Amino acid sequence: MNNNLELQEKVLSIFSAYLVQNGHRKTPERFAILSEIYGYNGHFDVETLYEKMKSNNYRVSRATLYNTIELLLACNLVTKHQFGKNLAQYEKAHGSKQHDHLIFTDSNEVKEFCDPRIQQIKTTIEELFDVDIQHHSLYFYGIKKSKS
Amino acid sequence: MNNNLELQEKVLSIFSAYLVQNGHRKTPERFAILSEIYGYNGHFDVETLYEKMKSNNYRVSRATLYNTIELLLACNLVTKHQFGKNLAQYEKAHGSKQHDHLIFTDSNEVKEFCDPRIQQIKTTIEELFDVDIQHHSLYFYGIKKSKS
DNA sequence: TTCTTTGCAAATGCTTTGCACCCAG
DNA sequence: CTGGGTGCAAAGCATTTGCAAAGAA
Repeated sequence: MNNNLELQEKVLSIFSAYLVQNGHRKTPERFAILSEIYGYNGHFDVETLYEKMKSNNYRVSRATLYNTIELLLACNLVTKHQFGKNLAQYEKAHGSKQHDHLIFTDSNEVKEFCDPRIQQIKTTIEELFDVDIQHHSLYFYGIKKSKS
Repeated sequence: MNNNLELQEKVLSIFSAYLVQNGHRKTPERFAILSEIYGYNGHFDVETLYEKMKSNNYRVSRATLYNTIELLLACNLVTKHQFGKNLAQYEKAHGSKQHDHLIFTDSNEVKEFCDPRIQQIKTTIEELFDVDIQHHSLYFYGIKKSKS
């Protein structure tokens, strides 16, 4: 709990610095949205975020949600996923270990995992193509083996 | 060229067998679409496919394209990508080495690469989670290093 | 005050669906 | 024949956009 509060403060200051550095205004909506997002643990979509904030009596528009998430993506406080559907899913990105995803196609359940070899591949690709890799996405899609 | 013809015959027979086994009908549209797709080399979206077939005087509807692609995905003759956008991109899957993608975020250019370590990660995950992995997607997003 | 940001609603664009007709089996 | 498949157009749905009003700097 205390950890969570510290995390909130930390990301708020990161966001604040980002906004200033890029000539964006520090509006209450932006900070409320960031705070709301960092209260979640799993993945969420924009509609869910919208409903949650509405039910907390916070007046936001979907347009502002999309705009703000765009900013949060730009400063790496949020990551975006598209698990094969047309619905974008988001996730807080700071204060949690970088991880990838395993999707069970029968149940739509999503598991997270970490494997250091992905970083090695990244390094190889950066050298091979003379590129700076900013982020990656790795999804495995599978079904549970029978419990027999 | 000859290779291409052989490939076409091969995938047509795979598709044919799949349709029979699953109680689907072998319509001319389905084979025309598969054939069209295997004439391409890079990625394509449904609208592009639609325009191409129209301009070849082949009468198809978008609905049939979506339906047929669904079947082709099911029998692994086509793969689907969502490079962070809401536009689904597709690619033939048979007769080409399995590969992953590097996307240049400044130019939207897409490069392909192969790295055996991804298969090793896959094996690890299968054991760790007791899962059969059917497919995966790995994208790296980056920008070219300055040419200086 | 100035100009970015917001909320709302309309518009956009990809994909899905409904339905009458068609045709593969 | 019969039920699945097709084309067309309309509907769905996530996301984007236009614009007047609000408010951060």
